[in-house]
Amino acid sequence: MADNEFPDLARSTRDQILDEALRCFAERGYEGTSLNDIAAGVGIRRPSLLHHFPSKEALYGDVFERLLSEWLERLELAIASPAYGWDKAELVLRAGLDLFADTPDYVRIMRREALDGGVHLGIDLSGVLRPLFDGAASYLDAQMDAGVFHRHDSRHLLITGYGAILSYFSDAPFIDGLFDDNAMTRTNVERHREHVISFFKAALLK
Amino acid sequence: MADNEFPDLARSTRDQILDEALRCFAERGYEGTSLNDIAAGVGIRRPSLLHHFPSKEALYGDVFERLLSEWLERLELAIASPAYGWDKAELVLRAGLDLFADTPDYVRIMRREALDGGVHLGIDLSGVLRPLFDGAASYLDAQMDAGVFHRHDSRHLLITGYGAILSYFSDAPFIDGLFDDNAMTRTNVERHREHVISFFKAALLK
DNA sequence: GTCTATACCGCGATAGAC
DNA sequence: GTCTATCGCGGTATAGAC
Repeated sequence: MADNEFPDLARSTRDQILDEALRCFAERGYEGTSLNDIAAGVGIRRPSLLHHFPSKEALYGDVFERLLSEWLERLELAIASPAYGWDKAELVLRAGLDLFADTPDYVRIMRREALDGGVHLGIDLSGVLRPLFDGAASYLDAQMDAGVFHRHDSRHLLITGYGAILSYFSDAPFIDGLFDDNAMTRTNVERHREHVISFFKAALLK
Repeated sequence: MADNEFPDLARSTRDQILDEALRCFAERGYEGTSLNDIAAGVGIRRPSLLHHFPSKEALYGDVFERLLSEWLERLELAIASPAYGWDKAELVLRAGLDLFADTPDYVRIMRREALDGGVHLGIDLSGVLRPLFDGAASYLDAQMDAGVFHRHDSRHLLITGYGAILSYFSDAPFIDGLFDDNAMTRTNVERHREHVISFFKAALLK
């Protein structure tokens, strides 16, 4: 079906393919998505799709590249802010939660990639994120040394936080069933955001 | 390669298939695993595998059934214990952490299923786990009402905890890269367990 | 840039010999 | 219970017309 009365002149075919590929890869994973699925979503044939991207792997790589650059840009903006102590942690936490709420498809692809150990990518995902990870650990250590935060193992704390925050968005279909409600409604997402922040505040702030 | 000098007489071919299927599905997902992969791991041909299981879907279902029954058995054992307040929460937390550490392949399959929304299963995964979820939420609410625990949204708290605990095991390959160390060594798993417990204690216990 | 047509492969599943 | 052989399908990718 055409999702628009007019041919979508605003967005290039290439961008439409990237959008649809993101949706499909997030929904059904790399192996579970066929180029037919993506092409059909855009309204073209499979060979036409392969005119824009040399292969499925290359398309996936480009989707992931867009994801990473958008995430890094938004996160680094929050990290660069001149705040201290808990205020800074909350600011970064909020930035991450809002970022993930805005880009749930990115979250699901990232989760799938973490599960698979990054085999579909030429890039080293852990390596890209490691500077952020080490920087955050140093910040937490400094705050604990200064007596602002309770003492925790900073690296395991970051993993705990990462898992806690991502899971709500990556496992939304599953959580729908547990809640007997749509986890991704605006209200539920906001409630979860405030819960996570108050929970971490309770655990961290002295 | 044969992993045993003698033909494995102790375990039936059927059980060997279930073991290998668990490994493969956890490692590469449902779509990413072919019956050839599983058969080769056991040392038989694909048609021989299909003599024991009528289809790939049925095999996957049996793998998942074994998973669920083992998890429910071990968790209900911990839940049934006569403990109160934080002691009980810690006991269940420890049971879950040990359970997941013992069965990392189960964790990865469960995570994949949560991501996919359970499309590969005939069963309603959320429905099966919901009694446990609701029971745990009631317990937390009661403890908060009694003033034992700090006030949090019990259901969002459970989701946060579930995400925090599962992620360490499901995303182990990714965490390896962040830690620059094997996340699943005995030492690191124990360290994570103690971290999670002390973290939740700090956030919950008044 | 998009199409039709096609090559080629690996998949799940079945039939039938041993 | 395991095998070889084969089927039908859908996958990625390519060639060439328009």
